[in-house]
Amino acid sequence: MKTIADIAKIAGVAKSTVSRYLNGGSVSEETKKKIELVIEETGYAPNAFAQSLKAKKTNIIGTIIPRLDSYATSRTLMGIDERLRELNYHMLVSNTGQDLTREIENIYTLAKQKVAGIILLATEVTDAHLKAIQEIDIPVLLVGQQHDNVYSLVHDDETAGYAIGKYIAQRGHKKIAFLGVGEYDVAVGVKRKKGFAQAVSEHTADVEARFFETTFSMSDAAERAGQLFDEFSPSAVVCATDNLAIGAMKAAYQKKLRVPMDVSITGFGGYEVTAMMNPSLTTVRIHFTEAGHTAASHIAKLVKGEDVPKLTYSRFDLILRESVDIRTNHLL
Amino acid sequence: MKTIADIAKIAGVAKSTVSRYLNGGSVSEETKKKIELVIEETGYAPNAFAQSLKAKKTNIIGTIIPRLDSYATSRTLMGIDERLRELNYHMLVSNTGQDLTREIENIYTLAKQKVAGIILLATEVTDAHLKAIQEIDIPVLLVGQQHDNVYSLVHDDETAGYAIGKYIAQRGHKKIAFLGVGEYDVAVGVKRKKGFAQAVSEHTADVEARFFETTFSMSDAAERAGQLFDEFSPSAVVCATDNLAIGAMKAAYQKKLRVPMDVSITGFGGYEVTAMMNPSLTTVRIHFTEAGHTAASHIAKLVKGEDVPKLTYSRFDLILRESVDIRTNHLL
DNA sequence: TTCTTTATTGGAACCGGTTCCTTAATCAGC
DNA sequence: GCTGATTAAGGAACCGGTTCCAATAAAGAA
Repeated sequence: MKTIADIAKIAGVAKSTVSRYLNGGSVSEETKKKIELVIEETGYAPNAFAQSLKAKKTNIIGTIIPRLDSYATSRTLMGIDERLRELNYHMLVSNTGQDLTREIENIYTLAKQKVAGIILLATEVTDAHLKAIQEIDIPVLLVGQQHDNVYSLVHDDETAGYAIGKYIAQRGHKKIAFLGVGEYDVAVGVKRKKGFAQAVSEHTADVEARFFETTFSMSDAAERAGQLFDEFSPSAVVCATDNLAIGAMKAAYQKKLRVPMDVSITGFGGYEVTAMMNPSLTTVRIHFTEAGHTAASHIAKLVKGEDVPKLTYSRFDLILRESVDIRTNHLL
Repeated sequence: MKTIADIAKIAGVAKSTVSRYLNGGSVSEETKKKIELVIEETGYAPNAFAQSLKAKKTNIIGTIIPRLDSYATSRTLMGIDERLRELNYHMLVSNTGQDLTREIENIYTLAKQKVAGIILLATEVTDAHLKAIQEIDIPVLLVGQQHDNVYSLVHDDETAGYAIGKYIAQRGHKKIAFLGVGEYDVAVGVKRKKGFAQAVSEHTADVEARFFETTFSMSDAAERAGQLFDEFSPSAVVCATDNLAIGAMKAAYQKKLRVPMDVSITGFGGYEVTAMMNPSLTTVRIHFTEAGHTAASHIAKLVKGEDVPKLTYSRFDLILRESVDIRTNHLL
């Protein structure tokens, strides 16, 4: 592979002149022609590392994600990647396998790699996170979680949870199960539940809400939902993710419960597959790709030293489909 | 941020000694202690670029993928990332949005970034690909596609297609529809179809197979499947991906066709959600994560100059579930 | 015609590491 | 006590770019 020195020698000029040519300094038309020709012929491409060494930064944005096999993550990454490409950055992905220690480790490793900025799709923000973020001298953007000391982009899970809770309560459901995940994931495990709880609590009258917990896995959700139908026999099950809802629908099917006649089910996320379910699933659509775009734009600005809002909310909307039925009192 | 020179000065030794300490050269116990202390205090971490500049390579493996919102891709990436981490590499992801030009571009860009190796999840291998792969002087591993001149890891789509075709034919189906995608994706669009076609052709007797085409999108698949039911009214629909099968099931539901009593449906991929469908979907499971592991191991070996088989097949197996029924002649 | 000014260009230093070479010091063997 | 081997450490060169500074030449001003 050719270096800038080779090009310079072949073109009969100095390294600095070639560098100037490449970076738009003052070079005569004549020399420009010569250098252009040589570069054309040799297919020369500057070594990005040598450049970064001097510039002390790269055009790589690191993203740290808890898992790759998640609709939310891959959609968000798509958005990030798309926008980043437009802005002439590359995306380096670090998967942590939902391991908190590795999340911290990765922050330091990315810093060592001298990435220009870091987008952190965290599940939780601990003191160790804050310490790491402070120590490395690199802009960090939090996506999906929020902390006052860090630039954050959140999905407003609480309001969304409230919206779906309100919707279900307004349809006359009195016995509502909430199928969620552990509180280690603040956005999904805490915020969504909290918003939902708030909504149903406003219908104090005679609504009974019960909270159940499972993992992010569909099959675990199916199993838990199966038990839940026996224990509680709710008229509606509000699930904290679409995958859980898919599991719940499976369980209902196995218990010979008809959706939505016997039990209404809702999801959370807006995965494409929810439209294909039978019946199609009422859910909250979160605009992950759009959020990814925003995240990329924000981190790019931060890298350039420009300012962005400390906290940004992404959009969501309710998608009303077939899996929810109206319940009037006399039917109960 | 401190440099090695700072550390050396503080510890009262030469840069080279610190470097030797870090890389396990001969350093006296006494100096080791001194340097260790200083590094501890300052939180010094070597600049990865300066290291790469000298070493002329990085510990980053670039992966080029057509799309992120695909089960196959994200599973494969998971596998790659997991194994790569064990081997002390990082994964740089470049998404091409199914744009062939960008696939080529990305090969060059990654080369400029001096990644140690490239894993290419291509949809097709053109001359431009081969040219790019040759020009950059970096090991490349093809995943999901195969070419004689490039190290390849393939999913043996043809054999798998044959297996599912055989299975359906043996269950007595006589009118079989194959719902596939365009031939621009060689593995999915060509190989799977070819294997299937071979299998049914061996049941020359009275099997009628018809081939239909759609995109990778579930909703497009649902629409196409809807038409197909009207045009052809098959007793079985073999789909080239699980997403297409999900679309087909939706279409069947809308047409009031019962699965599998009226029509059998099969998928391809083994996505988790197929187990949750009602009825659950018979499909071919491809071991994407495992393939990712293998891909990572192979590229690491290639980077180190070790040899690996030019062509490796990943495993697959048939998962027999509820969506396929036996057809005996008198029922038709 | 001579002095400035301006446009190009070359040379050298630097970014932060690694590595080769040399020297100094310690130690064993005779 | 002297010689050769071995270990520890420093110094300098190098990786492949960028950038600052000085030098030269050409052009414009006086």
